[in-house]
This record gives sequence, structure tokens and C-alpha cells, in this order.
Amino acid sequence: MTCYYFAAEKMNKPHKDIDTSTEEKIKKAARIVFHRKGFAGARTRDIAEEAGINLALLNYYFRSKEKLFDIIMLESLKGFMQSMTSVFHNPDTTIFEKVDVMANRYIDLLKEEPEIPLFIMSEMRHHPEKLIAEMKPRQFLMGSAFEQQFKAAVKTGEIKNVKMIHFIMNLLGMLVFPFIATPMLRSMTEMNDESWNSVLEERKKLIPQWIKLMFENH
Amino acid sequence: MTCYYFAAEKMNKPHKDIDTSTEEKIKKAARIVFHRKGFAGARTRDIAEEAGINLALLNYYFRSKEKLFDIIMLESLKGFMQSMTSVFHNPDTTIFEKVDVMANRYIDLLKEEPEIPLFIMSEMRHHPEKLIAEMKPRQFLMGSAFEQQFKAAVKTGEIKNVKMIHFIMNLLGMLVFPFIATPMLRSMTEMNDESWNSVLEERKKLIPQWIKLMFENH
DNA sequence: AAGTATTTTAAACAAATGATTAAAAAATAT
DNA sequence: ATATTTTTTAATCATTTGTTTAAAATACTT
Repeated sequence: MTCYYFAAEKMNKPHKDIDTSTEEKIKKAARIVFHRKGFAGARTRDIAEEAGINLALLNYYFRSKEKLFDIIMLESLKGFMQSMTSVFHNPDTTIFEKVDVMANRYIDLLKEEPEIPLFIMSEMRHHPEKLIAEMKPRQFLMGSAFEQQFKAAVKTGEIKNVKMIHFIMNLLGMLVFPFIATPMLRSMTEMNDESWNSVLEERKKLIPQWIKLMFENH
Repeated sequence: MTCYYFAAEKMNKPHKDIDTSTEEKIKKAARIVFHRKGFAGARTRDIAEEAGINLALLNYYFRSKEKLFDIIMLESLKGFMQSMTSVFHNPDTTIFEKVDVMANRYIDLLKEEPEIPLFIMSEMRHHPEKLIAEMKPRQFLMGSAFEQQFKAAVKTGEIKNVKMIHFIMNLLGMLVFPFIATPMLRSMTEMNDESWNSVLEERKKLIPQWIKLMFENH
């Protein structure tokens, strides 16, 4: 028992073909299976099969299902929150420019990995203690450029006097909900891949317009 | 082995204290545990403990975990879809009256059972074949009063010319997303129960206003 | 009250599943 | 080339978990 996770990073090895290494194959497979089935529904055997490796290698490289899950979850959470945080903390864009960037960036991101929001929300409900701390949700809004801009704009009457959380709920709701309710929404309207995709593309432009209409004072 | 589920309905028994019967105790517990942990995460022992009954009674009354789950899921799905369907098929209300009814009815419903949306969306992702058929999603919009009204209103220019699915996505997104992302949203803003509740109450009035601003032509 | 049917219980079973082991294979170092 | 270390494999273990069984307790019928 020599080479567990991070071992390769502690020693500085040649790191040949990192993307085809066994460790990376397992992580990639774990991402797919965990995203699709969640922690409880995913079996280590599913992951091993998806990765095309022997079951024992999972424990050899990552010690346990839970440790592997923690790594995948942390990465997913980072990917999901990071763009959001950087946008909201950027002082060089206006409120509505932020919305624009969010819409474009998030719809592209979620088209690549559509299961991420439901995965994160589910696991966050099932193990809140563990994940809420990891997410550092306080730093997301509190003291952000967005918060300051929002409060200022309410004061000047530029935008309507409603709680900031409504703004966030509406933006994220319109952005993320389609990816959470995909099976329901798609079967309701019997959309094929192409028209589903075009609806998502339309929303990149429409969501910023809608947000303006909702919150801007005219 | 005599009395499985439905047996009591086939024979017509006195049905004394139906709400405290063992069968009902199990269903109530199953609802709580399945909603909280999902099918894969829920153990029959959890349900038995929650119900305060012997583990074997679960199989005695419902044959299997899966059969019990199917019953709970069907009821949850009905509760979630039914109000929606009846609103959207009502020809006696305008589009925006429908939105108003939806907002009030759904926020009240989801305040009672906040885990339902995430539960349904998760399980629908994990077993789509099984659930999509059960949901009859085609009949939900297709041929509804809402569909006719929407198309007519677009033609007269009363509302903007955007696909109907955007309307549904936005309405449901704004309505349901707060209940899906509760842990994230609440920890972001550090709201206590009271202020969280008041935000939800505010949304009953605000969502209809927002929907008007988004889709009505001015 | 006795007999029968129903419900409940404790115990055990069987399959699934996360994890480990010890040996084989492959890679690396000397 | 040989020795050593690292990686991979097949088999097995130990626990968890859905389900069953057989007996005990309770309710119901006549």
C-alpha cells in the first residue's frame, strides 16, 4: 500500500499521460456515476466498470467510496460556485452586465454538465453539515461588489426596492431550473435535442432582458 | 400472509381509526424518509424506526421497499402535478389570473412539504422510464386552456412573441427553485425561519407582477 | 369461552456491496 | 540482468440491507 491519492503530488513524479492515468480514469468515471446516481445510488462496482478498471484499484487510489466522493463533490462545487463568485465580486461591471455574463457563462457550463445542479442540490440536502461549510456561502454575497451596487441602485431608485435575495432567486431560478427539471420539461413539450438546445440559447439573451424588466425602474 | 396493501380496500372492512392504523403509520413514515433521503438513500429500517413498528411489518403490508416507494411517489407526483394541471386547464381564468393562483397555491403547498420538488426531480432523473409515463406530461400543456389563451394572446400582441416553454420555465423556476436550493440560499443570506418565511410570502405577490412585466406588451 | 384469522415480533437468511488481502504482473531502479 | 518497488488482479471478507420465517400476541367470530 504505497500510492494513495495525493501521493503523486507530494513526490514529484514525471506524471506522464496524466489524463489516461488510472487515477484520472477513476475520477472521470466517478464523476459520471456520482452525478448520475448520487452518493447513495452509486456503487463502487458501477464506477469501476465505467472506468474499466479492477474494483480494488478504487480503494487502492482513494481509500474509500466516501473519500472519492468528497473529491468529486469538492471539484463540482468549485466549478459551480467559482464562476458565480467571480462575477458577483467583480467591481468593474454593472449589475446588468453581471447578469449578462452569468447567463452566458452558466448556460454554456450547464450544457456541458447538465446534471451538476441537481447533483449538488440533492447532496446538499442529504448532508447539509458537510457541504454548507465547504461552500463558504457567506462570502458569496456578503461584501461583494454586487451587494454594494444593488444597495446603491435601490437608494438612487435605479432599481426597485425589493430584497436582494429575490434578485438572486429569480436569476438562478430561471438559469438553473431548466437543467433541474429537464426530463419533466422536455417530455411536457416533446422537444428534440435541437429545439431544446435552441431554447437554451434563446435564454442567454432573454434572461438578461427579463431581469431588467423585473427590477429596473422605468 | 393475509393482508397486503389494497387487501383492506378489496374487502370492505370497518376501517376504524384509519389515520392511526399500522398501514397509515408506515406510509407516513415512508413519505418522510423517502422525501428526505430518496429511494437509494432510504433504508427500510429507517422507515420502520420512523414509524415505530417492527421491520417485518413493512413487507407484510407492502411486500417490498419498491412497492411502497411507488405508492409514495405516485401520491407525491399527483399532489405536485394535480393543482398545476387543474389551473392550466381552467378556461374561466385569464393567463395572469392563472399565474396568481399558481403562485399562491404552490407556495402554500411547498411550505407544507418543501422537499417534494427536489425529491421528484431527483427520482425522475434516476428512473426516468418509470416516472415520466406515470406523470402524463403531454396532457399537462397540450390542448390546455392555457395553451389556447397563450397562442391567442401572442397573436393579438397582448403578450410578447416568445415560446410558451419560456413562460413555464420562468414561472416554475421562480416558484420552485427556492425550495430546491433552500440550504444554499438560506446559508448565503443567513436568514432565520421568520425572514425566510416572509420572503416566501412576498413572492406570492411579486411573482405574478414579475411575470406580467416579463411577458406583457406595454 | 373456544376456535380461527389477523397482526406483530424476534430471529435469521440471502443477496448486495464496500473494503481487504495476497499473489501476480508491470514498471523502475541498481 | 537482477532486485525492488509499484500497480493490477482475483478471491475473499465483513457489514449492511431487503426480505422471509415461524412463533407469539392480539383481534375477531361463532
